[in-house]
Amino acid sequence: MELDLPKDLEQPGLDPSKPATIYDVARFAGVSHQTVSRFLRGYEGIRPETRDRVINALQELGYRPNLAARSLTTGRSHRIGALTHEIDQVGPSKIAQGASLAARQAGYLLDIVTLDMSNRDAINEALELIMQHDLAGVLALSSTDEMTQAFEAADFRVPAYVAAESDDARGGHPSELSSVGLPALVGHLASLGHERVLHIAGPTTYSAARNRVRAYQRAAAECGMSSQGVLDGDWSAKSGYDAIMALSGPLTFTAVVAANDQMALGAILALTERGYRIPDDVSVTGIDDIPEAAYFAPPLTTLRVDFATQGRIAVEQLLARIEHRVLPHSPSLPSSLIVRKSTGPAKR
Amino acid sequence: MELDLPKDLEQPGLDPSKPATIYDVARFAGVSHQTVSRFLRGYEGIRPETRDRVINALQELGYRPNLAARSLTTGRSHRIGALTHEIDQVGPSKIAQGASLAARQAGYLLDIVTLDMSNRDAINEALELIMQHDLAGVLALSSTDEMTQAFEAADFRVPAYVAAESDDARGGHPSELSSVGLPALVGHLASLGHERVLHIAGPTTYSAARNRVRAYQRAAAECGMSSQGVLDGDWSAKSGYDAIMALSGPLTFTAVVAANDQMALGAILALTERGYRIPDDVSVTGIDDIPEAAYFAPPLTTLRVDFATQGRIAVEQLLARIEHRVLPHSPSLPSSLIVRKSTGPAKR
DNA sequence: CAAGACAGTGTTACCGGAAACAAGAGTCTG
DNA sequence: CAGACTCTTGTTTCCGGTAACACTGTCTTG
Repeated sequence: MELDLPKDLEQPGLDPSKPATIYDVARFAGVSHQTVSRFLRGYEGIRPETRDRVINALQELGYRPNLAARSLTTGRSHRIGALTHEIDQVGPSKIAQGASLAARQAGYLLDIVTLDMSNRDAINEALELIMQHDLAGVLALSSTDEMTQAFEAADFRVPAYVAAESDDARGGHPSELSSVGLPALVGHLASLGHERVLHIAGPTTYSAARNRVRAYQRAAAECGMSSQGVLDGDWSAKSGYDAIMALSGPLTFTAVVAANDQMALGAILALTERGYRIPDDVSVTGIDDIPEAAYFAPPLTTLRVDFATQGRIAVEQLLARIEHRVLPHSPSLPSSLIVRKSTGPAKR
Repeated sequence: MELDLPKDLEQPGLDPSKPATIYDVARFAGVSHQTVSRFLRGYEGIRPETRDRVINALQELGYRPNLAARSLTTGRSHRIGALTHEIDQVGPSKIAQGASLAARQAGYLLDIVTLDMSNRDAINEALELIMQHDLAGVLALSSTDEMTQAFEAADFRVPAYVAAESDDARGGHPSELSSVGLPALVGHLASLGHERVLHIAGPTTYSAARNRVRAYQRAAAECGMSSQGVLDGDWSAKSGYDAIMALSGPLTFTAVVAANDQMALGAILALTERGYRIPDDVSVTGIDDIPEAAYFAPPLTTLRVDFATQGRIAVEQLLARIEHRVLPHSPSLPSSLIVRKSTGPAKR
């Protein structure tokens, strides 16, 4: 090999445009590759003089570690697979964003796969793909029944974690959102004199949707309000609109609690088209506080949820498992009631 | 090593819960590891009988390739780094979603990094991280000046591609959106009798924002309308609202063309609060057609953009480079005018 | 002052694949 | 029927790291 090369290549590794390896660095510094490796992993017992030579060589050659090689030997990678549902909504994408940032700060990269969280085949296909790319862990950024099941059945050989907004059903203690947030929201309506309320729910396969339904019902009962029903939605504005439009006869409620802002938006339009004024005739609330909610007509009273933090927590939980640290007690993230103009005193 | 193991481990590789390697498979099938490797890479010249044994062993051991090892030898990975700006908006996240899907179908995984596309430090930091994780290519899912510059300065050793909505400024032929879509939108306003229009633009560092401004101005001129100005926005509903609120005196225009739906939403609220009725007094249009746009009050006339396809195209362009294929001529994705109730005849 | 102990560094083996090369069994050809 | 050529399969080496172990000197210590 060396035969073809010009004689002046006395400091090999510099010349080819190929990335420098620790061997190149070692040769340049006049040490063994192992010394370089030691330095890179923060080993202390290196003589300052040697250390300087290595540092210089590293610098000079613009060394960048090859993570494929590293993960091949250590068996650990620095990637996390994240499954999230089709993010045409703000919530999920903010969660992903928060997760991505948290992962990055810990030196990990997030492999995000978006899929239809209710489609078992899609889930399995995605898992199949994801399991090939060696990952340090797998994360589901939202929780549906199908996803939970697939996760339980799947044979990851790495830690996996399903980030549920709360796991009331699983015996965990209820989330802040359902134990504090929604009661506050419903209480706000009660204080305005509303006695009959309606809920527009998310898809029942989502644990978040179920929790919100339960919390809504509990809160309504505690406030002495009567729930006039729970309509099915799918998180979209369209479903909120359709749900209201499908109602026949005069309204039996004076307030609507939608499980997210989009459905509230749809509900507002439907109610408006049916001739009701918001909030004079009907009050409407959402959950999430998407950035647009403040600019709805009327601006929406809603419950602000900190999605980014939710994503961050999910990643931290997973990383704790990956690195065999003690699990930090999953902090309950606060939600806050944002009162705008879509709620008002109940009509008598 | 073998000394410690029980004698009955005559088919090693099955037993430990560690993933099976091609060596395990080879031993199980009674062939050499190379035969297994050949089979896996689709080599034809394997005797059917041998092939069957390999297939069986693969199946039996639940073999899954170790992509770290593979990419170490081949020097190729099956991951794509994707940079996108903070996706609290539908457009970017749908682009990411489309890209993710396209990548997955091609056997790649997308490493998505979200960052502030206008913050040079954030960009460089992200690039630094991303370059360590060996990637097959790097993609920027939206295009800002900072991002473009960082890409040009960066020393990826792999293909990189900046997905610009269009690259009018770079001499490329204008995108469908600016050559057909926006003219159609503006033409729609013209046909309703509007003669004085206003534009609310996105941040000027975004090439998409600049293209939309240019296209708007061109289209207005061609329709014989007079542009009453271009207000600065940042894609958010808030910025649309603020832009309108900052105007003093009576309106000099009868129609507003916002560069995206969120800003249109903000503009609608601001105009409403200032006592104008939409569309009776002022018509408002958006661009993007986010799912909520149909449920605004009033439902928004807008230009539908196919974000998912935009993401897909970006990935395909990048993959073509990665795999040294001929670049498919970047297809121009159609946009379509969606007329709803936020536009109406100009007030005399 | 010999014998450990230890600090600092080098050597060798290994991770799981792929490429290059080698070799054995048939098959074909003259 | 021997030599050339194929077809199929096996061996060896390498990718770029890390881990385990081995080897030098110094420094203690009895």
